[in-house]
Amino acid sequence: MEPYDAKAIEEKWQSIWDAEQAFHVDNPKPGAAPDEHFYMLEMLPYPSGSLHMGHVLNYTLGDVVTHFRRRHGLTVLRPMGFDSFGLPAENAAIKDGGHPLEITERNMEAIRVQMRRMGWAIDWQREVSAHEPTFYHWTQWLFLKFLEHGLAYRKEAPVNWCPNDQTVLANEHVVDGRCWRCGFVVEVRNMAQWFFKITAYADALLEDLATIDWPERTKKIQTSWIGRSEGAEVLFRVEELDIDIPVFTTRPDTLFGATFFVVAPESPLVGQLSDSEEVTAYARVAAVRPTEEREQREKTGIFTGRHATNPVNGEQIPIWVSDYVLMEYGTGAIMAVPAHDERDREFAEAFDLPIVPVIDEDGKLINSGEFDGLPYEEAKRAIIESLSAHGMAKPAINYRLRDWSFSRQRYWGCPIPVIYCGECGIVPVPEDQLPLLLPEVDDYRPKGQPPLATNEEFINVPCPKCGSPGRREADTMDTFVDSSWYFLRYTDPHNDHAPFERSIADYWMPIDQYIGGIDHAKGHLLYSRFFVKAMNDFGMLGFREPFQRLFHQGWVLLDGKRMSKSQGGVSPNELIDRFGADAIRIYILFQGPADQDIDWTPDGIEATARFIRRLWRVVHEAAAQPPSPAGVDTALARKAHETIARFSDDIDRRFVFNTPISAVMELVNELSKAPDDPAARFTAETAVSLLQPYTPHVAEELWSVLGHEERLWTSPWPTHDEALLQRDTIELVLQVNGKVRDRIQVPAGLPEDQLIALARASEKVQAHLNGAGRRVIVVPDKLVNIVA
RNA sequence: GCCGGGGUGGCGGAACUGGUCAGACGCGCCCGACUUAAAAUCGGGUGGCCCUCGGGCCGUGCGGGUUCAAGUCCCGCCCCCGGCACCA
Repeated sequence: MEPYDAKAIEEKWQSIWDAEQAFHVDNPKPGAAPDEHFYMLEMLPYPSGSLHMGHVLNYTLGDVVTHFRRRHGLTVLRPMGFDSFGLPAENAAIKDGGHPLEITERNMEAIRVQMRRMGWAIDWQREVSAHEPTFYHWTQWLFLKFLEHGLAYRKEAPVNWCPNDQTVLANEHVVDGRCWRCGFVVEVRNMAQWFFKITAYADALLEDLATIDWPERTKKIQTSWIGRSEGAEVLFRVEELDIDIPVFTTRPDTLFGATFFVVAPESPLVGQLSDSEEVTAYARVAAVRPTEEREQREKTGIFTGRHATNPVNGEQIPIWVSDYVLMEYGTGAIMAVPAHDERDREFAEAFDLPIVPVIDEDGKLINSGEFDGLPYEEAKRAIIESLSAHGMAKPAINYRLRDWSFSRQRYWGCPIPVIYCGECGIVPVPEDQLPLLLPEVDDYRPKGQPPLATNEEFINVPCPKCGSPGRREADTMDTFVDSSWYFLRYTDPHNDHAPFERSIADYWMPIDQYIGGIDHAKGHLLYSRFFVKAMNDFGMLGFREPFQRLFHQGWVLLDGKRMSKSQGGVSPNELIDRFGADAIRIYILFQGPADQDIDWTPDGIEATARFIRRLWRVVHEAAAQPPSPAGVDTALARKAHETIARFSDDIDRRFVFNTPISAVMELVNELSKAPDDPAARFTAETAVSLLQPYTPHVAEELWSVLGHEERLWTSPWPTHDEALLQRDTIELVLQVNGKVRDRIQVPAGLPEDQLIALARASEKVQAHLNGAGRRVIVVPDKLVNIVA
């Protein structure tokens, strides 16, 4: 027996896989009968450095599923690519010199090498990268489709500005008021920006969650991010100015308790309502106050001198301006019900405004005229109905979700293909002029204007429509635009006349299993759903959801912190050198359930390396044994069949990846205790075959040691013999008063009365049983419980 | 504050539909074999307390409950993680 040499074995099989293009799959030939197929995808890496252990977990998981499904006879599409536009490469270029392109491609090459060394079964013929013109050509083309359908638009709006990265951020990427990338406090600025109209799909995005197999917590995150609330829009009339101000409320049942009215300081209403210097001054100061301060400080506000009419009772209620009312939500004006809203109460107490309760402890209306006595849920409907008869209210729905601002004032991204013309306005770059290539610039540093704006040749172009001098858009796209459709490009990656052929995308999609971090719950995973729905509406796709099943791997923690780069001693490359890829693969899945965080331990990887050496030795010993006869029926053979059943069920039905390894470890332990069992050889084959998705290199090597000529990675998955799992004797547990007192071996399938007789015959049972026993519980083939 | 997930040996975790003395598998630790020695490897032990060595009692965050039987179901509470949060 040769000693186990991970390096030699792994390099050997990796070369064979490369040479044989082992994991490439073709698209279906036109007219061919569709075979059973499976689209396995993990979120693509961002090439900011090399891979870390978090990636190793993500892609090893996907790899196990890929092999498992392949060996069940499915054609598995498992591509890979790079999310290669974006800030980190650009910032690295600014900091250390060099071009973002060079840095990106260098990182990509390092990652490709790592992925090959990990032995992942990837179809490299389908590789796509966001920064390649052959890809962003179609990102631009898609943008134009969205523009054409009114789902992309430009407008001036308050947006999140990161003063460090010098760019606008989407709401989804402001975390606790800070930039998700650099952690700087985000400012609000009024700027003209590009938006995708994701709000048009708010209801579809909510409803279709019911059609996909996703973790509940992820659905919950998206649901609360979309934040649908049902209520009413109610008009409050200001007689003196002859205007009606709409407010949104979820509690129209409390209208009789609306004792004052409040307008957000940013609202254009402020100017209409008052020209007093104090009011204007308050509004000006309050509007620019940082959000954090607005939330924490005591309620502030100022009376405008105006009154609004409460439509339910005609009462004149004072109109105030206060920064506790948000411009972004609803209409930027509210009716205040201090008796039933905590914030309104605080304000009323601070400014000594009347508080009128309108709902009693039983949830019935009081002080509400004709509606008194109605349960509040009924009152909601009744009051809206009554008001809408006079055109003063209508049912309304509000969302927390805002449109996705996707223009970035940075260099390393996909250029937005439009030209501004003094005559024609926003003019799309004609399709036949795509791709609009990202030009060179002298300086990537953002200096108040996007870097592309400094390239005169790029910027100054004639209008494609009228020919008069125009200016090109200098912003680039958020990288989340690229990742909102990359999974579609994989299906038809070399198409040069369309982003993809619809029939091909429809064949592979939706993705059968998607794996990635939960940190993308309300960003990438929401944007992609929006893109697919929109493209379905454009007639480009025949489905409405991109990711049928979703799984989130846990984080790999080092000293309690998420691994985000390859730290010394924990870099996948160093670990491959020391232990081999197979040991790392098994380690990362053995530590615990794959959706739980795992703490990096050096002991753990030593242990899995030890297991592989043990497997090596035990399988070599078994290879010296004669072949096991067909249908061999020994305790060891049964254990092997049991292991096949457990292992397969764990991955297939339960989607757990740690317990299958335990099961094979148990089997190998048994085998090493019975090296000359007639089933020894069969058991070794079973163990190797089951482990193949986890440890493809050593499994392949041992498969040939066991005398097999055929490739294990293309061999059918082992099946267990159900008959062998049926035991003819079982261990019967005997309980007295619910406590186990004895365990006896009995033939399987005995009738209840015989089981009871056997139980009563047990000395140990008798010792604990004083008297006959009032009641006996029998679970056939499992236990007898005698209750005294 | 609201919503979601979770608390099991020294550690990571297992126990899937209430039913095989809860703790599989692995780490760590202890004992032994091999060795001049160590490493590696192999074998055995390892929840706590008590023991006449037969076994007994206790034990899955805390307190109650349902049941012949609860880590698993119900009620109340504590703690940890995540999402949302002046959203009207």
